[in-house]
Amino acid sequence: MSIRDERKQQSRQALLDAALKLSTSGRSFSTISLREIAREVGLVPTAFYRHFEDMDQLGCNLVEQVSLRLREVILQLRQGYFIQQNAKTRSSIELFFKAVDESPQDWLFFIAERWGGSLTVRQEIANEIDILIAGLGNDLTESTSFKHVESAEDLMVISTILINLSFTWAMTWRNMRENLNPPQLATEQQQYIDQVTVQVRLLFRGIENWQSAE
Amino acid sequence: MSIRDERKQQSRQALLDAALKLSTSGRSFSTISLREIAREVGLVPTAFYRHFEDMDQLGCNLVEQVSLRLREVILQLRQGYFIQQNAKTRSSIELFFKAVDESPQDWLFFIAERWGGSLTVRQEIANEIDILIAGLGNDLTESTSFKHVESAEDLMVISTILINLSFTWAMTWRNMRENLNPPQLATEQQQYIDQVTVQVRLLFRGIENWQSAE
DNA sequence: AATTTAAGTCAACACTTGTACACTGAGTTT
DNA sequence: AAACTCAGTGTACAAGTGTTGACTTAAATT
Repeated sequence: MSIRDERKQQSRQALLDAALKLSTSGRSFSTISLREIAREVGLVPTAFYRHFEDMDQLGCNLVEQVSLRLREVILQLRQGYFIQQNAKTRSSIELFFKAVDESPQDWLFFIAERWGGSLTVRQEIANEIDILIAGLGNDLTESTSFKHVESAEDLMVISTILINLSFTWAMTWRNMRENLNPPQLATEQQQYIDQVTVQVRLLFRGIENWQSAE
Repeated sequence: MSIRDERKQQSRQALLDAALKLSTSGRSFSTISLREIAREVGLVPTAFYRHFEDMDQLGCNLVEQVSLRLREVILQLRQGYFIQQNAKTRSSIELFFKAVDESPQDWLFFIAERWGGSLTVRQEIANEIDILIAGLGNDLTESTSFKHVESAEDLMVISTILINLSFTWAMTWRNMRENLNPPQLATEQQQYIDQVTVQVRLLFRGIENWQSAE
């Protein structure tokens, strides 16, 4: 890549990063302005247009990038879970929250903008969620634990539940950090992990006793 | 109530209605302006301050009002479900979506702003959701179907799952209406009702085979 | 070495925004 | 009937917004 292209790429990435940062610091993507982003990066507002047509396009590209990272993280979580023979629900959930804490902006942005202000961003996220669900659903069909479930559709249903609930978990998890002070935080977090563990166990108890097409 | 108080109340309500309308027509609450709301109502911008300190306070009052209506609707749904002896999952879900279609703005606003831009609004909604969960949880403890579940906490967990999932259902349901044209819509809706029915049945299958404190 | 390309700059525009302040006039109280 | 209240009006301002067009200047191409 030429010098010029490389620098352009850097600026572009800086804009995306700034947009992600600003739209996860208490406000939402649709409330931040083109000028704010440029300011954050140290560019003049009009330079924005050298990289994106408008904020909406920036938003879509951002979703794309964030999605890619989330997909990677979720893939690792899935593999971590299905590889170990004695799959332990609780430790997997702990890993999940650890992943959320490692790149909270990705999760916050993705989940908040799912029902957020920009239509195109919403659609982009909806597509990505379908892919996430399909991916997890595929894992489930290949897992030995669910061989008794004949219908692949029924496993997709579980996948749908898990993915959707996981978004609520992630958001609730992050909100705890915002509203509580350190001493309380740790114990509340443990309690929440317990609670989510029960949620998942209950769900799996449902599948164990499931018979398709009832 | 005096004539003046009555008129003031009308204007106030008009502002709240306008805010709800504007913040559920493709944009979010934090992107609409004080002036827009006043314009929609037919008032001069400065008249806004006769009723609310700022947009944030308007938002909180709006959450309060919307919550009250949602609570009422959900209460009816709960009663409808637990009253009939042969509780039918599918018809209850149909009733749920009917409720969503009858006052979509309430649902859209409540769910979208759950992770939306305004901190105070978010907190207000979080409180309200706790109440909704507690309410449904209470119903579950009183229902004969779940007498075998000893721990009340475990029933709260189910309630948490149901309430959280219901928000996803409502949003997905409304999005279908936005993205599909009538011929497709009806069949897709039926499919989605089927899918949600499976989700709920799976969940209940989990509770049936549940034993607390395992 | 001369020419072209294009990321970033600069100044300027037409708007919209929240809010302050003084004012009006119908409804209320005295 | 006089005095008061206060929802709604009108004007005004400083600040922020998206977008325009013409410019510089380093890198790439010829």
